[in-house]
Order: sequence, then C-alpha cells, then structure tokens
Amino acid sequence: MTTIDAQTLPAPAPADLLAWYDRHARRLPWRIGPAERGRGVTPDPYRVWLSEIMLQQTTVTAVKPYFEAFLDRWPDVAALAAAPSEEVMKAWAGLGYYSRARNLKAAAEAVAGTLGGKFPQTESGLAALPGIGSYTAAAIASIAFDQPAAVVDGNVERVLTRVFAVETPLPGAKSEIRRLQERLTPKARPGDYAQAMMDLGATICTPKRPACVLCPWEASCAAHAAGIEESFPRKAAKTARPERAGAAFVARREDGAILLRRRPDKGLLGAMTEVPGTDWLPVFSSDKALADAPFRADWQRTVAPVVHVFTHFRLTLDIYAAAPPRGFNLPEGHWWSPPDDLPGEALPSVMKKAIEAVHPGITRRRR
DNA sequence: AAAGCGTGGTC
DNA sequence: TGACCAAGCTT
Repeated sequence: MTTIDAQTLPAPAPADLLAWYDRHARRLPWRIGPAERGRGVTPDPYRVWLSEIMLQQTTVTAVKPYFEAFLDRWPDVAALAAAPSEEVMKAWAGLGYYSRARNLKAAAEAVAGTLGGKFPQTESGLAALPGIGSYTAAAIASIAFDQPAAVVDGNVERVLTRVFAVETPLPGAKSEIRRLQERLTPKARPGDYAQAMMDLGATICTPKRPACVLCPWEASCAAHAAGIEESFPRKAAKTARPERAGAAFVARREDGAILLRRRPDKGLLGAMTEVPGTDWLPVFSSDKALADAPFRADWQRTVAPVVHVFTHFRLTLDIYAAAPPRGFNLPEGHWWSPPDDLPGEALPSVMKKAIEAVHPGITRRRR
C-alpha cells in the first residue's frame, strides 16, 4: 500500500509547462513551433489531421518519411480525396494498422465532398469522420483550431497518473484522467499546451528512466515525491500472446515476376497485398499446406520459417517456393508483379519478409 | 466493453 | 531475446 501526501505539493501550472515548451519544443515537419505561432502563423488542418492519424500508436521516427511522402504526393485534402485507394494503400504499406489508410481515404472524400473542402472545427464534427476518435478529435481541435479541448493520449495518461499518483489501473483510469486534463487545459494556447504534454511525455516523462530533474512539473509530481515514477501508470495484467501458423507460397515466373493477390477489404491486413497462402491457425498441419498452393509443382520449403509478431498473436509461416507450370491459369484476383513493381506494391511487412526469405532484396527499392 | 488491429525500436 | 512500447480507433 502506497500512500502519497499530495497535499503538500503545489498544483501543476500549465504556464510552467508552456514556458518549458517555448524553450524545448521538438521541431516536427507537421508542427508550427511556439515562436511562429506566437507571430500568428496557424497550422494547416490537413497536415495536422494527416500527422495525427499516422501517429496513432506509431513513433515519430516511423511517421516522418511517410508524412513527407504523402504531403509531396497529395499536398491537400482534395488531392488525397481524388487519389485511387490502391495508391494510398501502397503509400501506407509498412506503417501498419491499415484500417487507418482506408479511413483516411474515406475521411478525405467526406471533407473534400460533403463538407466543401473544410475540416470540421469542433470536436464532435471531427469525431464524426472515420478514423477520428476522442483523442484525435481533441488534438485537431486544439492544435489546428485553438480550441481548449482536453487531449488525452498515452503521454497524457503517463504524465498525469504520475503527477497525481493515480492508483486506478488503466484502462479504468481513463475517465479520471480526462477530468484532470479538462481541469488543467488552459483557454489560452490550448494547442501549444496539448503539444507540450506530448513533448513532455516523449522526452522527459518517459516510460522508463524519466528525466525528472529536467521536468517543469517536478515539484508538483506526487509520484516523483515518493520516488516511484516508473510504477505509473498502473496497468491491468495482460494476457499471453497466442501462436498461429500457416504457409505462404512464393511463386516466381522465369522473368522474375512474383504471384500476388489482394486480401479481403476488412480484417487483418485488410485490402493489402499478399502472396498466396493457407489460413493462419492455432494448430497448423504442414502436411496439408500444399493443398492450398496456387498450383501443383515441386514446392521447395525454405530451411527457416518466417516468424512475425502481430499485436495479438505470433505467426510462424512456412515458406514454399516454385515456378509455375506451363499453361498455368491466373486465378481470379491474382496478378504477376514484375521485380520493378514489387517495391511499390501494397505489401505489409510480413509479406515482404516472406518474399525476401526466398529472394533477398527483391522487395526493396533499388537506387 | 473486450478484442482485433502492425510495425520496428529498445533494453 | 522476449516483453514492452509508440500522438488509438472500431465493433
């Protein structure tokens, strides 16, 4: 039982956080920094939206190149709305959580169409768009439209559960954290405040080894006072990750083309591209794998299977390779992708691994 | 409302 | 090396 006497600590002041942000804000491609914003420069809602969708459960490092590529190719919401879905999926390949790309396209069409090219400026209006939930709606409303919306993401959860030593485990503590954030969010500079919370969580109030000496709220932090910062946020125990297994078939034509097909629109890796394969099952019998091959051939299994870890299961894939027989008829929904096209296909990472297991380097863009 | 949904980096 | 983690949303 931990008891923390928070009474003796001064309340965390948003002004102190903003002052810290003025000096230490990260420079990010989608961000208008505090100095510029102070001069009246306002962010482009399209860029804010695009970055927020990409940043969902995804690191800044992973997002940067994708953000730049999207912006180069589709500089505004009208351009994105007019883009073929296939091209958007290809451009998103490798970033993960592919429903985001499908929702991104749908939201762009709604904004460019029904909404007359303008993003909604209210939280509820934003949250009505596909792919925008409570966090993203609040983030866009505050950052792009300067509204005092309470932004609650993983960073905010970590910072506030530490500052206030919230004992309730996540996800149960969410409503409590929301109330704290509503109370703290300032009417002035709410967008900078939101981004300051993210920067604080990302650079100072980190999950491991937080740099409390550098924190503008050090004196107000109950967890720090008790010397137990790292134990927050409390979390419910998580269940073990189950195993699944299957087989994938890498068919290569004489000219080097690889046989591909499109996955169903919904579900795991929905609407993305894959090599033919079996279902992925908790109990997989490798004797029966060849029954699901795209054609009869002398399929050669690689020595080592491909192992890939998804959020909710671990996959072991046996990889088989063969050339198609003469007279092979292309099944519905399949196509031969020439080597030059492979790097640009909408292949998720697990599928690139499968292909690379047989043909190293073939899915990577040459230069 | 709990489960489904990716990937790559870190320690 | 495996567990944890990163600006969550949808059903």
